[in-house]
Amino acid sequence: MAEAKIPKATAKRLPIYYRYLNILFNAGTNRVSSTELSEAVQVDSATIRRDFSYFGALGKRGYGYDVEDLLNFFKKTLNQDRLTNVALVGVGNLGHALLNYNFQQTNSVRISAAFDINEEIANTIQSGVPVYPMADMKEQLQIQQIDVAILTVPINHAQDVADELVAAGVKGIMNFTPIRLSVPATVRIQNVDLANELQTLIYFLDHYGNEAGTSDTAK
Amino acid sequence: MAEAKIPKATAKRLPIYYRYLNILFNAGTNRVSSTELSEAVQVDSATIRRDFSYFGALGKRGYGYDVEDLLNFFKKTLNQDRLTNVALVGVGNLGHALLNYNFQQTNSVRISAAFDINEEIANTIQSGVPVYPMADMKEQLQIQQIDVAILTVPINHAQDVADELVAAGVKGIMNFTPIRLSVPATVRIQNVDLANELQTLIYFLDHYGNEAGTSDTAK
DNA sequence: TTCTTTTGTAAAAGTCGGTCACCTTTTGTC
DNA sequence: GACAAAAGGTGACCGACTTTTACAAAAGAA
Repeated sequence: MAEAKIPKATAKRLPIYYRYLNILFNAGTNRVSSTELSEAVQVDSATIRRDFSYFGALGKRGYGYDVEDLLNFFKKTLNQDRLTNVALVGVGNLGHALLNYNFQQTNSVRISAAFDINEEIANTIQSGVPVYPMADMKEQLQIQQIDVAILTVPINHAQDVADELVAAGVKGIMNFTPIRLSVPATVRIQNVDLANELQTLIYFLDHYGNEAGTSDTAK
Repeated sequence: MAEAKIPKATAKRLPIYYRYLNILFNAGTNRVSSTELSEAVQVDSATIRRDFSYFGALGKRGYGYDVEDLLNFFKKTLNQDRLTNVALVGVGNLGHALLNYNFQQTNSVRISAAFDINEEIANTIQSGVPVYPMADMKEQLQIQQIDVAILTVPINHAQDVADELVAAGVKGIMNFTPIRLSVPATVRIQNVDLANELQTLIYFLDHYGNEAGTSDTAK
């Protein structure tokens, strides 16, 4: 809610900058210029300056950016300094993997609750995360004040579960199902359709042969 | 190699059309108009017509599209009619999950080989997929004529493994590591940075509060 | 002080995707 | 067979973002 409108393209680059700043910091580097950064993260230096400028004047003219200051700034901005709990709904193949997946080498994001309809899995602990039955979802989400959920349920339950999540006050859903969820405008959906992604990749290979093309996820 | 330049946005919609066409076909529907399709897939009818038109004249004026014809066309275009083998490198948490993951309900994509540096995993079969040691990678990729790989290795090996993949003739890499791989222009990279994705989602929630925003992966 | 470096940003240019509007073709009805 | 209705194909346009250019302003360096 802090800053005005950060372009989506910029927001997607922030974690990249953040990652590299960490490397610099750990290497004991004090200062860095947009030009140096540019080479490392493969983003035009002007774009980097423009990106940074959305947050105000972070650097010093004729000097560059102070690595530690910048790092701390991003840490705050990206909420790396506090823990964000997220929920995972649907402990199937993929769901289970994500429980194990070390979300960000850092420790700012943690899956603190999982939910599954399967009675055998519910009420157990999987990969260190407690799994609750679907009936407890709303309650748990509210108790734990979770407002981000990862959706890895089968296609045919996707919309229903999404509705429940919304009803429970969730504000962001990372949707791994191929379904286009319909939710209120206040809820943000991040679609991650792995099968689609892979298929598109294959499609481009077969039909374009060669060409550059480092496409992001979400683009 | 066939058609000219299909916009990325269009390419990403193709699997969506395909999915719905299957439903129509199974329901015994013979014809469908862009307007009808529009409602079902929530894409403007003009956009649908435009999308289709990249492939030539697939419909009949005053009539619409023949469901079966269209389905078959897409089946070919999306390579749903033949099996594409892909490899997976790095059988860790995420890698293991993807082995289990039913890539596309259909059966056109299959992970037919996996590779891992870990001696304990190599030479076993995980979730029905044979796991080879890294030393055998190049050989296996060539024997099995695999040109798409899924990269789920630890960060510090990402670039090295990517280099090996390229050397083995791989043409497309679905990169799950946060590293920006540098590869020849002839190799297509599809980045899927889950942590980044999640972080961006959280970032937007915290800083924008609410607003519409069904953002896709990629763009 | 003066020169050099490097930021911050206004403005320009580019990119891409979506939508409109209209023409053409085919259907289907009388 | 003629004509109205339906629906695809497509050129042109619009609009939203993004990137890049370009340069003044500020800070450091000597």
